[in-house]
Amino acid sequence: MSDKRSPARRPTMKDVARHAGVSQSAVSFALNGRPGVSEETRDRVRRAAEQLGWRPSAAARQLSGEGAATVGFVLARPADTLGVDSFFLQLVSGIQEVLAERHLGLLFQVVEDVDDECAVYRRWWAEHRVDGVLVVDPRTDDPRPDLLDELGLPAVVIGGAPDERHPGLSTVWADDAGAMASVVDELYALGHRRIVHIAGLPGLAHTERRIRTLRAEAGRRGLAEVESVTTNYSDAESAAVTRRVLGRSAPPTALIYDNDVMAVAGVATAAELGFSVPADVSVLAWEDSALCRMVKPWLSALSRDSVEFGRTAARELTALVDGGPARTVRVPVPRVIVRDSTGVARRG
Amino acid sequence: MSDKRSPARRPTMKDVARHAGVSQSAVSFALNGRPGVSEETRDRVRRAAEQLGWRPSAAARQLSGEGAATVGFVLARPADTLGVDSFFLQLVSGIQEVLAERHLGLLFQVVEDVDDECAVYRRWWAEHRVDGVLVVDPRTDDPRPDLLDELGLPAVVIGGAPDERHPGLSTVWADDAGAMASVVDELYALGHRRIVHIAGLPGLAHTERRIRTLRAEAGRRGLAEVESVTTNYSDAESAAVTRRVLGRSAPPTALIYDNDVMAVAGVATAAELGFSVPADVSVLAWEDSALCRMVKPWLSALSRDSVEFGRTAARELTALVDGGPARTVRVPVPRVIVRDSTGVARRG
DNA sequence: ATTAGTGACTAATACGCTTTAGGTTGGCCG
DNA sequence: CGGCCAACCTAAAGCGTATTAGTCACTAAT
Repeated sequence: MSDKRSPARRPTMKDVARHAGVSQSAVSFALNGRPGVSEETRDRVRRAAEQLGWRPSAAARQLSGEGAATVGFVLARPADTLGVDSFFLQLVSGIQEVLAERHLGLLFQVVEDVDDECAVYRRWWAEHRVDGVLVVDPRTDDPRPDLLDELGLPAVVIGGAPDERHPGLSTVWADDAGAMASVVDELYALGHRRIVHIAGLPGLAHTERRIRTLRAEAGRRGLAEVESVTTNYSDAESAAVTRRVLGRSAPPTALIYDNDVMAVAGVATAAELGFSVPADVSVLAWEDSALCRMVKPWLSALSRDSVEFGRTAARELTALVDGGPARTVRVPVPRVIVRDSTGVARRG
Repeated sequence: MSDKRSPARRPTMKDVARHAGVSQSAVSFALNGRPGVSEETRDRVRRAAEQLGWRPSAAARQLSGEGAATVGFVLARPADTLGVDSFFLQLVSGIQEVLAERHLGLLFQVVEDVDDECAVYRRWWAEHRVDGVLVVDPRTDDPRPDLLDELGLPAVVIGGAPDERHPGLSTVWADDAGAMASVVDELYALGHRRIVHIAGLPGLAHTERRIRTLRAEAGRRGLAEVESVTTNYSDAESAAVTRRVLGRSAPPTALIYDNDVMAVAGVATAAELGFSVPADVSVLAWEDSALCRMVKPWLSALSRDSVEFGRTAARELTALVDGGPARTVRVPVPRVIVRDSTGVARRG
């Protein structure tokens, strides 16, 4: 029934074989670089395949044990949370770059929560759909590493901490703790003593890591008025929290936002409340993007190369799929790009 | 070699058959709702499958003629262009919603240009990897519809104009022309006579459609100082163009930006140049998102439901894949959301 | 009472590929 | 000159599913 819109028939190996005047197995040997055919024949087969525009059927190939030539990527965020987030598109773009070289497909899925995500992994595994997966947003007390271990599905955790309990998983991580330490250094040097960290989703490993580090750094310097508040990464919650903390009798002099969107919303809110940035309050965005240069004042930001992050993760996954060992690699520490939204703390 | 990390073996149909004490074909019949097995056996088989956690191998299924249970989505934008764009993530999110119901996978790829995109379609087709594709960013003089026709690959063009030259393709489109007409109406009524449209990529069908309509509407009203300027959708080009046109001796009193990112960058640039929005110049964003409420003044915007757009497209594609007829469906005309960035034109 | 027909199931085949096990040459050694 | 090995190639099996063609027992119809 769908034949009527299938004018072109896909050539099969048999066609190539007939065309080159050899057996089907010879074609397989020739094109996969196996021994067993003369160079001359190999060439002839290659030309025949080329001419017919033949490409191996992914399904057939997989069925005879070659793997799915596909990796999976699940994004577990409620639909309304993934609005203006530059990070993921950039990450995916980097991932693609590496996968494309190897002609690996990327199976992509957006789900509501981690449970759904686990269900997707199970299904993909059972249906042989992917050779491995990329896991983002690792959490404290995350069910996914155990599951992936159990399934024996090669996986790279992006943004997690090194995890020796799951030796089968590779990890690609950024040193959030180090970055947070340097941020506190910087703000402290500028005289800031009351700092609020508008964090991302509670339960995410890097959120917790940043919060812990901030607390530790504050403790080390004897700062009592330093705190973290978790949000859902949205501009709305950012605005709400900003309004709340700036409304205090002794408002913070510095705000650290866990992404660029929240930082922009925060600056707008501060302006509404009559706070001038950076004169009254300094703002730092934990994620750099074009957004940070689209508002006045330009936002100081922690910059990391998300595209390269993606590339690294994809490279680790392909290595893993090829049977290589699991590894833990650290990408460069995000650097603080000082622009116009941070300055010396106001006295008082 | 990869066996050592494959502790769990995936159950096959044969396992289910053995477990239920029937033949393999009986299992197939039972689970696919075919006649040929008693209700009692069907139940027994179903339970066995359930218990073993069996799921059909996607590859095997496809090899026996069932299609790939996957649709493709290619995004042809240079990596640096897909920074802060809320549209695509929302679109994809809507697409996923519909595909997930049907247990269809989404194979996603980012490429540099349309030629690469065509190559991807050819490869997917030849490798039997997808049952259909979603095409975005249709162009004037687009090679893709012809190619997809030739390959007989079911496809839905998102955002194109109805196209009777390719009866095999479905089209889901928004009425850009109508929207532009209403925008001009609105601005004209506010007294604007000099209008600049900072458009998106030249060559994109909807860009050209908007430009043509703007020109026609201007002509109809005898407005000579109305023009469109194409860009690459980036904040940088938007800023450059904004600076240029506002620097004229008789600057425009209204600016229409083809996306939210450019509009935000435009407002920032206008502010830098000492133009107050909307007192000196009105700004309208052709795309609504959280961004529009993150800058001061809040941006008036053309709003459409991108998630629903994605859902509609995905529904059309599944229908097409199921052998249904190609259709052309129009989503609701984007509505103008008036916020604070548009106002009465300044006299002079 | 024989036959046709039906319901419930099994055996066998196809899908397109990889891989293993043969098979046929020709050259070289003993 | 028989035997053996390497080089080249073909036949056949297997991957997991859907499907087509039986098989068998039993009932309904002639």
